[in-house]
Amino acid sequence: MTHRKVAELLAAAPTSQTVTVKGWVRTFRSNRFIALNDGSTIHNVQVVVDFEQTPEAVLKRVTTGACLAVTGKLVASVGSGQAVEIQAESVAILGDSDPEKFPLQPKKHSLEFLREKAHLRPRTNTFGAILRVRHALSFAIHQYFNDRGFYNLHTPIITASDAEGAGQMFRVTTLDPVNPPRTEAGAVDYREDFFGRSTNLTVSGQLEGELGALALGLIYTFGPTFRAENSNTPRHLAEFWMIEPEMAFYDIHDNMDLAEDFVKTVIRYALDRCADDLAFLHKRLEEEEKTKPQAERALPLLEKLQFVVDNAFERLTYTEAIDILLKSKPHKEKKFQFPVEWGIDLQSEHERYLVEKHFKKPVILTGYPKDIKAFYMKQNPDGKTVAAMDVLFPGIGEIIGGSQREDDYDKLRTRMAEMHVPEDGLWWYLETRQFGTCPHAGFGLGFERLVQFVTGMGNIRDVIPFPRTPKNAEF
RNA sequence: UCCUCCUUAGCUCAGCCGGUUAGAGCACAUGACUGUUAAUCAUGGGGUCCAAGGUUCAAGUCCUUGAGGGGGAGCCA
Repeated sequence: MTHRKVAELLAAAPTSQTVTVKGWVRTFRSNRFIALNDGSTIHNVQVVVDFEQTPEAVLKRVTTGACLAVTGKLVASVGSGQAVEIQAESVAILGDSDPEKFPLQPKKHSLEFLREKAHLRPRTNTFGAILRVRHALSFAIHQYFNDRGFYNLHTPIITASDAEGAGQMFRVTTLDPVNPPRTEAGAVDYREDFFGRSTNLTVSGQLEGELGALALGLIYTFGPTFRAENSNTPRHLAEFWMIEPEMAFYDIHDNMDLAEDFVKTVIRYALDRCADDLAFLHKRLEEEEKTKPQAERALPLLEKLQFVVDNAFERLTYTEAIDILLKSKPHKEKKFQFPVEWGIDLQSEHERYLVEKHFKKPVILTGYPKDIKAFYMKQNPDGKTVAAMDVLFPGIGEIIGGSQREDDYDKLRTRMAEMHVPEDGLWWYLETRQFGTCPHAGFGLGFERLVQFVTGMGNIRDVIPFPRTPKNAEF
């Protein structure tokens, strides 16, 4: 490679060395100043062209969105907006961009408009920043687990198991949808299907993750997950990425310790490595907040992230949380839409009250009633609750859900029967409780929710390159 | 899926109680200017007013239905 990255050039000393840079035009001012960006940083490098020495035919083709290769001297900038700039000696057009048709203008676009231009929106400052932060968080996650002796386990994406009941599933089939083979009773005959049975896209790698933990000790998965729910919210996707660590010999407290340290560590990594991008997102958000009344304004992004990194998460039991809610002002004044009593599944408004009003910091709730939680969670001695934990964050609600797993074979089978979970599809899961079972725990974290929190983006569709939501799979 | 708001130029929006040729800023084109920072100034082109149906002498404006989008809720990560 003979050309240099913009990020590299902006950090270099301007000693009039000749450099080549390649990138896309953001703006072209005064027929003289090109702001060029190559994605290596949020900042552009300024290319100064001598319009008397440069062929007019070339200058005409320097339009917003065009791709250029520029060679010139890296010098100290005369202007005040930047430290260095390139005095162009040659400008080559690698790719034209018809300015009448290129949809991105050098101005602020709405996020809704950019969602319709998902193929081009990475070329904007905002999405460039988001995608770089997304990468940094992804890398930090792998590094976190690798540093602590976890193995990355690749759990299947196509699965026959649907027992967890984590949501509606997408069917995977090679059968002819118009004329599928039928059984004698008239049902679709999945014995004729590719796998010889009915299969779906995974909703969670957890059950397979447990198999890994009971052999390798510490594992984590980081892969795509699919939910065919008709959810239309700024916090849900049909295709999203989930991180699911699973740890042998961990109890629920070890699990909480890990979850808290994990989230703080990856956020700290982003603060360190993505300072420029986060500063941009911080400023962007601040301007947006200015349009809101004072009372509704949230903590500025960088302060919010620093606060999470610096402070211990509040830990309390579900029962204690219900007590707080029962004594709360909105409950007494009947402001909650959903009534509060022991045994309910906490609603968004309840979680938000605890996190944003009462504690004003991330909260970890444990000891949920067994009837509102999954079959595989470890039953507590009280007979009423399970060793579940949810980490609740301001703004986005539940970011992590986890539990210590039920490791007692008989208790697990009894619970499955009570909750009408069929055993036949899960014989392999049950065998782990027959052959060398042990206490173990784990949690799941929605990657996009983490990216949402760190970037401050309000809509989850803006933190993944190509969002999959109901009625939307254009790109 | 439910509640609610929205859909007018390439983008962001205004358009009053239904009334005669539907506007602005930005973008784009042409020209001027040339150390700019979303450059500036002048001029210009650009409209299936989301779709279908209805009410009316007259509909961008009112009504019905549908589509798409935002926000809230449910489900959840």
